[in-house]
Amino acid sequence: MSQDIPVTGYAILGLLTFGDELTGYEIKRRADMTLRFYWASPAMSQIYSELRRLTDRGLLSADARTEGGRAVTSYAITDAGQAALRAWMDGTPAGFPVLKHTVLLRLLIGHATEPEQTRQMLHDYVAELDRALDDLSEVRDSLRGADRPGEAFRFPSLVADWGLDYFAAETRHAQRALASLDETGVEHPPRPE
Amino acid sequence: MSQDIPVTGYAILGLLTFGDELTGYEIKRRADMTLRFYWASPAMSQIYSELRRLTDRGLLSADARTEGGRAVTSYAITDAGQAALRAWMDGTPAGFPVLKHTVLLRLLIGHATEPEQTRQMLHDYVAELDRALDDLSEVRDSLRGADRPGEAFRFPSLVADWGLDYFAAETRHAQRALASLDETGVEHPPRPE
DNA sequence: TGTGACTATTCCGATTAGGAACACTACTCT
DNA sequence: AGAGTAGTGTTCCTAATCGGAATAGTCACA
Repeated sequence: MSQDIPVTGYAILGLLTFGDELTGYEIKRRADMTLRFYWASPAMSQIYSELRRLTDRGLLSADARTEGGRAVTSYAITDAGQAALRAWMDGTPAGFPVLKHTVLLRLLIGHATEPEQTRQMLHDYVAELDRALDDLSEVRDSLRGADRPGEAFRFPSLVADWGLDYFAAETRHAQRALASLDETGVEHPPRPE
Repeated sequence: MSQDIPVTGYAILGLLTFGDELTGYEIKRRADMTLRFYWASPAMSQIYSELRRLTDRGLLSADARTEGGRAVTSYAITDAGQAALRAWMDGTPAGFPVLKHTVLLRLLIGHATEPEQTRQMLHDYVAELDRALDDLSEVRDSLRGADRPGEAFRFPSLVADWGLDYFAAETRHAQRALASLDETGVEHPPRPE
């Protein structure tokens, strides 16, 4: 039956299972809020083309109207959409996460540059992790109050907690790599903290 | 000067900084060996088209010959290639890793299916992590003997150790999520181990 | 009245994914 | 010897995805 839908399509269906109906723009915002940390937030162009496909297949219903003089379309998941999502969740092996870890790529070929460059890069990464941790903490806090079993944000909270652990772990890994680089007496200037 | 090269291009240049010259096929194999765990191993088609571009720009030298009746081309990095790689490493901010974590995506919308499905998925993930850990351990072991400062596999070893920590951490995160799912008395059948 | 910030959608080119297809080599099993 | 199968090496194709520019209207604020 229904030809394959890319995972991004299911991600969009998933974002529409929280009981509201959204425009493409709002979906993008919700994706940036929640998905961004562990799923490359899809480009606008992709969201809109995916919305068209999902609507064509009857998995979404489109509510096109005019609001203050301009055309606006918002989308809601249909019963068929719920069923398709469910079928995907239950019937597809989860598959291993795909990672594009520029930092590790560059660490791998660290011999192609000066040690100090590599150290700098790792420090930068730790700083970015710190920022991500802050951002995600905010998201996590915004879910409090409805994060108990059966409540609306139960699963998003589990994911946010996972993400917080994840970033904390990455920080440790980066620091361990830094320590390995240091411990061996490879010369490097003192770093003012 | 040189228009932008995609990161995959630099990854290929990087794989050729270990002092040998390789065919496209061998590069793919090396990528599968090393990059695979933290950088989506590029498709064959991509490797070959990237090799062509890098050669056109003078960053690789191509050695086209006939070997046992069939055409074979192997590639080596040029001085210009070394310089371009170095410039990229030193001049480009590393950027945050991009993750496409299907497991987390599905956990996020766990309310769209039965709790038991979600548990099953997490168990599957833990099993896959176990396998990845085994594979990577093998790679790590194969680097021993030349993994000290200044030696050839110094940086690959750092990366492999990072990867091992990474998978171990993921296992903990998954298990923590499983525990959260369980602790709350959501009904589920006993799981035979 | 203009300037910038936000909402909303469309369009475009390049990169990437994920193979299949093709062809030749080398080994094993019968 | 012949068949089958695994491995090496390259090319080609389609769809998915990225990333941002272009367009366009609304709203707030000075």
